[in-house]
Amino acid sequence: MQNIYKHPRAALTVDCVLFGLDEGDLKVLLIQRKLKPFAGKWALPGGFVRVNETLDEAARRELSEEAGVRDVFLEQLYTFGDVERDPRERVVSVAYYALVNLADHPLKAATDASDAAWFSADEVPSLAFDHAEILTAALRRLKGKVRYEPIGFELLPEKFTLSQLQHLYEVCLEEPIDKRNFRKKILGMGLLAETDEIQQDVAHRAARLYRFDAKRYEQLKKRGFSFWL
Amino acid sequence: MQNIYKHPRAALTVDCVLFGLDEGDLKVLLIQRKLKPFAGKWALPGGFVRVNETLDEAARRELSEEAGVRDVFLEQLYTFGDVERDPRERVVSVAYYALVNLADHPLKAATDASDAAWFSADEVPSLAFDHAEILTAALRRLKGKVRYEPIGFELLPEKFTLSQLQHLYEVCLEEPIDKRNFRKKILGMGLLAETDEIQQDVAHRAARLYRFDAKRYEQLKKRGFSFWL
DNA sequence: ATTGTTAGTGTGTTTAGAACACTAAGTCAA
DNA sequence: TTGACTTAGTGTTCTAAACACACTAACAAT
Repeated sequence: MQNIYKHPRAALTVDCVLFGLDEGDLKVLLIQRKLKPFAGKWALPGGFVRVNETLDEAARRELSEEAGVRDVFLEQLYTFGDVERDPRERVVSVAYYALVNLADHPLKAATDASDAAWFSADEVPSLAFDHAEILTAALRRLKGKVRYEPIGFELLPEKFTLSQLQHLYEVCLEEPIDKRNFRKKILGMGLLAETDEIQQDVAHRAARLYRFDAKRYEQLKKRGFSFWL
Repeated sequence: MQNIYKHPRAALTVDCVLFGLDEGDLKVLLIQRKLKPFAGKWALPGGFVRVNETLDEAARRELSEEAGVRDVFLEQLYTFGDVERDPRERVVSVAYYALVNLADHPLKAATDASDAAWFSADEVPSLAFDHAEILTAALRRLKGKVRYEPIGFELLPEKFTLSQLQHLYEVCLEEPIDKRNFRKKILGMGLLAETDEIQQDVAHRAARLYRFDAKRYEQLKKRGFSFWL
C-alpha cells in the first residue's frame, strides 16, 4: 500500500472504557476479539473512526454497536499514539470512558452480544493492544474526577439510597467513609432530592430513595459552588 | 485523491499551546501562518504527525522547529476531531500544552523566528482553525491543574522569590492571595529549598531566592502527600 | 538623612473535617 | 408473639486547617 496523500496518515480508532457498578463492585465491559490481530483476546469496545463523524460520534456508535448502550455519560480520556501499538500498521486511538447504570441497563442487554462480558475493574484478563494501559488511565481518571464532579450518579439508578451512594464513593476513593459525616456532607450540598419512595423487597428496614438534582447543580455551579467530596 | 486504504483516514496533526510568564502576565506563543488556509492569521504552533514518531515526539519537534524551545514541560490536552475543523479535508488534531520559563529562554529566542510572537493569554487575536477553542481548553487545564500539581514552577526561573511564585498563583487562580498565609503554606509543604542567594539589581530590599525541590516532591508523593493550594 | 519600595514575620478567629455509638424500623424464624 | 438479625437514621465534641489582619526591616535612590 503506497501513500498517495500529501501528508502521512495513521488509521484512527476510538476505544471506550465502559464502567458499571454492580453491588459495590466496579465493572468494565470487554469484548472478545474474533479477528486478527489478538483473535480470542479480550479488548475494549472500539473501532475505526469514519470520515464524516466526529470522535464523540464514533465513540457513541461503537458503544451502541458493540456494547448495546446508548445515552450514557461519555468523556474523552486520552489519545494513544505509540508507533508500535498496533502490530499491523500505525494506528492512533482516541480513548473514551463511559459510565452506565447497570440497574436500569441490566447485564443481559450487553451479554446478549455473547462476545461481551463484564469484569471487575481490578481483575481483568490480559488485554489486546495497549488496552491495559488505557484501562489504567480510565480508572485513574474516574477515581480522580468523582471527587470534584458529581459524575458518580451516572453509575447509579435514577433513585438510589444514601448507602448505595456511599458504597460507590468507598469504591472510588478506596477507603471507608464514616456514615454520619458522609450523609451530613452530601445532604448539606443540597444536590439530592428526597423522593417519597423507599427501598422495596429488602429483609430489613427499608431506606429512603433520593434523586440527583442536576438542575440544582447547574444553578449552584453558576453561583461559584464547587462539588467536593 | 482516492482512498486506497482499507479504513478511511484522517490527516493527523499536533497543536501546542506554549505558555510563558512575563512579569505576572501569562503569555501564549502564536505563529503567523504563511500558507493557506488562513494565510496571515495567527495560529498555534503545530503540524502533521510523521508516521514513525509518537504524538509526544511530534509535539516536541514542532515546539523545537516553530518556537525554538526544547526540554520543556509538555502534556497532552485533548483531541479535536470535528469534521469541518479544517476547510481542506478531515484533519484530527491532538492538542498539547507546554510551559516554558521566559526568564531563562528569553523572548528573543522565539521572536528570532520573526513570524512568532507572544500574546497575553486573554488578549489574543482571532485565530485560525478552531485554535481559539484549543487555547480556551489549555487555559482551563492550566488554571485547574496548577492547584493540585506543582507545575507552576515550570513557568518560573530555576531560582525565584516567594513573591514571584505568589504572583504566578494569583494569575492562575484569578484572585489575590494573602502574603503571610501563602508563605506559611508553601514553606510548610517542604518543597522549596532556600538558596544562599538573593535577588540582584532591585531598588529595594532584595528577596531571598528559592528552588523547587523536585526530588523531595517525589519522595513525599510516595508517602501519600498531596500538593494543594 | 529622608523617602520610597518591597521583604519578611505571628496571632486570634472562624470554619471545615474527623472521630465516635446508640436507637429505630423492619424481616424472618422459632 | 417474641426474640434475633440486619440496615437506616441521627448529634456532639474535638482537632486541624483556613482566613483575616498590620507592623518593622532592609536596601536603594535622591
